[in-house]
Amino acid sequence: MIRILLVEDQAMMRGALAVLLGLEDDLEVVAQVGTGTEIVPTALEVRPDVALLDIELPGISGLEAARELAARLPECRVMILTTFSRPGYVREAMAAGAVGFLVKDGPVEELADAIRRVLRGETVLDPALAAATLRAAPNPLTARERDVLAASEDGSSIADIAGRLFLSPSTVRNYLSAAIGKTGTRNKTEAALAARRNGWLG
Amino acid sequence: MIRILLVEDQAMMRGALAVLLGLEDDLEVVAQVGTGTEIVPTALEVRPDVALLDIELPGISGLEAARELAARLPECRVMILTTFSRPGYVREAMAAGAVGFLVKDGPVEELADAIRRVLRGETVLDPALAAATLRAAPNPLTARERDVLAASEDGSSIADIAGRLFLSPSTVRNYLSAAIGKTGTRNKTEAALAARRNGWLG
DNA sequence: AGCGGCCACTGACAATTGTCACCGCCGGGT
DNA sequence: ACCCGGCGGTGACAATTGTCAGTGGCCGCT
Repeated sequence: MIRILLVEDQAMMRGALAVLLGLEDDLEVVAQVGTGTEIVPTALEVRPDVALLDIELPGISGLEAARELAARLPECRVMILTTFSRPGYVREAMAAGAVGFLVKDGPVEELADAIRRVLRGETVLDPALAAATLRAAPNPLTARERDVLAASEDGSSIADIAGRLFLSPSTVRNYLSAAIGKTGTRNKTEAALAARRNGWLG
Repeated sequence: MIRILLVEDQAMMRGALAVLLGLEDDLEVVAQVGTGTEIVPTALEVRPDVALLDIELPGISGLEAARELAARLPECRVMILTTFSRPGYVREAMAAGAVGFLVKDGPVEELADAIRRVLRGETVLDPALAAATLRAAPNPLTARERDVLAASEDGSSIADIAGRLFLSPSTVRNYLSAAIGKTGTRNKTEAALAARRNGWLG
């Protein structure tokens, strides 16, 4: 019996997947949670064979949780199940020690089988996705540039961002200018969107 | 046997829901599609009792499809199943003649039951959501203001937007200024985000 | 010890954006 | 016939944003 921890923030998706996986007679969903913060505590308690993690979650992200699980519960395989096949996500997932990366617009039928393959020691990663990730440029942004872009995602003015990050407005403008250059965009809004699309903002 | 047309763009979600609904012995998913454009043709062909529609879809939106279904296949009940409980969405769904509005972060268990209730002639709509929708201001934006905001969502400059909509840049700035005023925001990025959040951009 | 990269900041400048007042045109009510 | 509201536009102005050049401090590498 393969013991699964299911992590997904959308309750209906989570419930549907749990029912679905429960129908397989070698699989068992031993816990399901909807936030990032619950992942590690729950995993330490129920000691699942596999953790199936969404990335974009309330609390900490699935990628951070994956890193922590690798350190604190190394016998638990980590698989990522996400809406977005952003190059940065794939890269980070692999770096965090995940052994599977599935995209939610693939067929459901693949899911149970992917879990079994991971338990047999295989790594599950769509070859086309792997190739696209390798082809894409790795994250060229510095930590500060990421901070500033993330803070500008809600349309804040430079003055707001500076206030929130305790930086001078001029400094913020310089980071934004650098980010605009690196992303090949024309203003901070486009830069933030591009960085988000590439999975460069965590 | 209740015959269901299932519309949802995320394949894994669609597949999982189909399996789940198929487990109920009075429900039958007679067709499933993943784009807005397929909805009406498929419905006319399979003549379902209920169409369960996502809103944000490739092609036309679920709300547009709902309007068309009401006109061309009035015996088919329309239910909306969406991620976002945006006031504008609820309003438009009801105006389009939908008899159910479900949010994807509710429990799966409710889904099958909601379908049965709709078939018995009930309207399914969370009272708290209904209240919140009535409390929220109705869409104050004119058609042009919506166009301009939608065109600015990708961070385009005013000149770009003007080119795309065949308007003078000054006109675009005037519409944006009006939209910024009506949304109570400080610049076009915030205005576009606010309008999107309220479900004012379709 | 010297070099390069990132961080934090300043000041100057140009370009873009946001506001306002004002123009005419049209279509719907009353 | 009149008014109102939406549409499309102009020009002027202020504020914000983006670019560039330059200052230092700090850290890691060779």
